[in-house]
Amino acid sequence: MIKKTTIRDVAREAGVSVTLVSFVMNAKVKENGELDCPVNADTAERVLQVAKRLGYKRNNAAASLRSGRTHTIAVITSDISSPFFAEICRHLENIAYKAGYTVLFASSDESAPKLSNLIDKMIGYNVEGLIVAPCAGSEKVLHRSGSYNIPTVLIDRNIPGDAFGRVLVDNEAGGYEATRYLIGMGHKRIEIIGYDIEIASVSERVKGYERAMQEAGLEENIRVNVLPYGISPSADEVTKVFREAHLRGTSAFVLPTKKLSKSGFYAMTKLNLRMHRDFDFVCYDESDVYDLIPPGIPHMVQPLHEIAEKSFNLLLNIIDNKPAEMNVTLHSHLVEGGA
Amino acid sequence: MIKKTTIRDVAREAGVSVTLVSFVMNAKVKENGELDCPVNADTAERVLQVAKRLGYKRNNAAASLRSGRTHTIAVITSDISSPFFAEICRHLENIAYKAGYTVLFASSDESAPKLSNLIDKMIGYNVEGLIVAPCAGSEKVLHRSGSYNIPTVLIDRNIPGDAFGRVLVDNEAGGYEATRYLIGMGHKRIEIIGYDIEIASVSERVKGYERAMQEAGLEENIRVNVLPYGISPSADEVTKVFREAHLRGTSAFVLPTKKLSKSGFYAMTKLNLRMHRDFDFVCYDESDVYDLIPPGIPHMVQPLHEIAEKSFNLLLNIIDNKPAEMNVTLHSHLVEGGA
DNA sequence: TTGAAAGCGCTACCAA
DNA sequence: TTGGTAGCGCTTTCAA
Repeated sequence: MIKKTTIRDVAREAGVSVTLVSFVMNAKVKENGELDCPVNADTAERVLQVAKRLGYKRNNAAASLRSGRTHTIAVITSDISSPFFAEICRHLENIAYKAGYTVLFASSDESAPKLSNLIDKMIGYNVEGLIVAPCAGSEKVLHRSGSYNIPTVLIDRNIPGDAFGRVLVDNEAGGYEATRYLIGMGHKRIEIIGYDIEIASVSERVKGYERAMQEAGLEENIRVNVLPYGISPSADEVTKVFREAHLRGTSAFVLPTKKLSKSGFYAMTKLNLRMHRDFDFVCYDESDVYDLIPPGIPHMVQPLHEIAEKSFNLLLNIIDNKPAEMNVTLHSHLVEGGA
Repeated sequence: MIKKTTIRDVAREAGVSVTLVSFVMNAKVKENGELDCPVNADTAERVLQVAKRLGYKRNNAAASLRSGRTHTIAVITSDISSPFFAEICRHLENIAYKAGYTVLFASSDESAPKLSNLIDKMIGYNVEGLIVAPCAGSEKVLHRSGSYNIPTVLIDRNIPGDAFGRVLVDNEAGGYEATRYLIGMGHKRIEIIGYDIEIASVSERVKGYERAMQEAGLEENIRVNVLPYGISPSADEVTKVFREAHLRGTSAFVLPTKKLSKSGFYAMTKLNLRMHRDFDFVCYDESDVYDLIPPGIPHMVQPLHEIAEKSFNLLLNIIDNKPAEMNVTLHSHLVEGGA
């Protein structure tokens, strides 16, 4: 690596002390355009010129070693490339950038030991806070990190304990709204698909479905089609469900995950069923598929932007010891249209 | 922030010098399970125990300040949340992790000034190298970064100059292969859709299409439907193209971007055309839509994993001053099936 | 408004 | 095999 320009180089070249250069380099620009530091305006200007000419860039390692601040946070999700988290990460990057923070991203791969490693690694980088989407079995890991006293905000999935801030989505309300929408269209025989293992978000959506059906006096029509989780491609399973549902006069489905939604579309093609004529859907999350059939398929989307914003703001408040509501609940909402 | 355990705490507690602790903490584990450092095994063990008990974690800022190494690289693409880059970033994260490197991700938003800022910021973080997907107008910015002498590898888009390594995909060959596939199915009247502005990847794919048509003696059937770029949703434009193409007896299309592919599907529905009966497609990139119609739609996928791997390895070689081929060309390949 | 100097935690160098 | 110590580049404190 080529030798970089240091603060001493600038100081020497400008004929001032390093202290002065440090003042100037860290000065904020006031609204009147002047620099907010106890330095003569001319001197400051000269320092700025020299710094620019020499291509000076502050060495963050040195600065943070001395000051104890890094203005850096870590965001750990299960998979940064999944559309859901990719979008959240992107927003976080933007928001943090504007607030003068840098974000370190990492993926836990749904592995608690890896999450543990990553947290240690991030602590080594002196991050000031953590935004984490917990993975299965990460309770102990996170409570340990809580004991490091590093400000932490949980997103997407919950873990009990008051060491964390939380920004979560009300899945029960989402399932309720999805079902209400279909009821509003006039459907009475509405079914939902669920899984045979406990996946909190899906179970809650199913509960919301059940509540909506009950409230509408349709409890007799409640039918939760339970599929085995993750063994085979769900497409064939869904096809089977649809075939039978069609025979028994069902007219609408809530498909409470993106995967089930995709499988639903596959099944429609396979069974030669037509959207709107044979079934109406409310799907989940975003997919290219939802735009395909005009005017688009109604689907529930999570407030990704809001998750990013609220979680970052909450984390910042915790870091700065400001009072803040530690438990934020957001709502997904129904999108009717397509492209 | 709570006071963290430092190397001195460990040294004091273990009754040894900081030097020794440093040795132990930086020792690699040999294949026989022993630590590769000039320290008595018992002493080393004791230090390890104390470090663990005290929850010691190396302060990377201090280490890198002193050693001049950070084992950190930066990856700057236009948008970390786009499926294409998200996938590449994910692979890079994995590969780098295994190699003991940390990756700083950032999105340039297709803005050259922002790219410039980000590079400066990354240099401030003492990254040892850069993997960059250049955006329009970033030539100057990158040549400047080249002048910082920071090892840089370009991906996805090219910029002339020998200060960079490159890992690029042969788009011409991709367009050629896509077209060959349709010709192999027996199609003779194959068209392609392009844009009225120069987008290197699309133009190259069109060239590959033309070459394939010529080689097959179908030059008379070459037809490039040029669409205005980015003004309106391309779906309607594509619908118009399809309607006319259908009338003039065209039987197949190469759709050289994901967006055009999606629009193609939309147009098919809109015009009540049936896949395989009316048109065959070769699409581009990945989409949920390609799996919808059994047995799936053939599409060209880019070697994302390979891009990540080659670019990281190349960057590492440049950093380590090892000889390496600076210009790597990869190939996209055709995927026939669906889910 | 300016500067000298201490020291953040670590690694590298040299000496024992 | 072990330890003492300089110093990486910066911010901070204190004094001028």
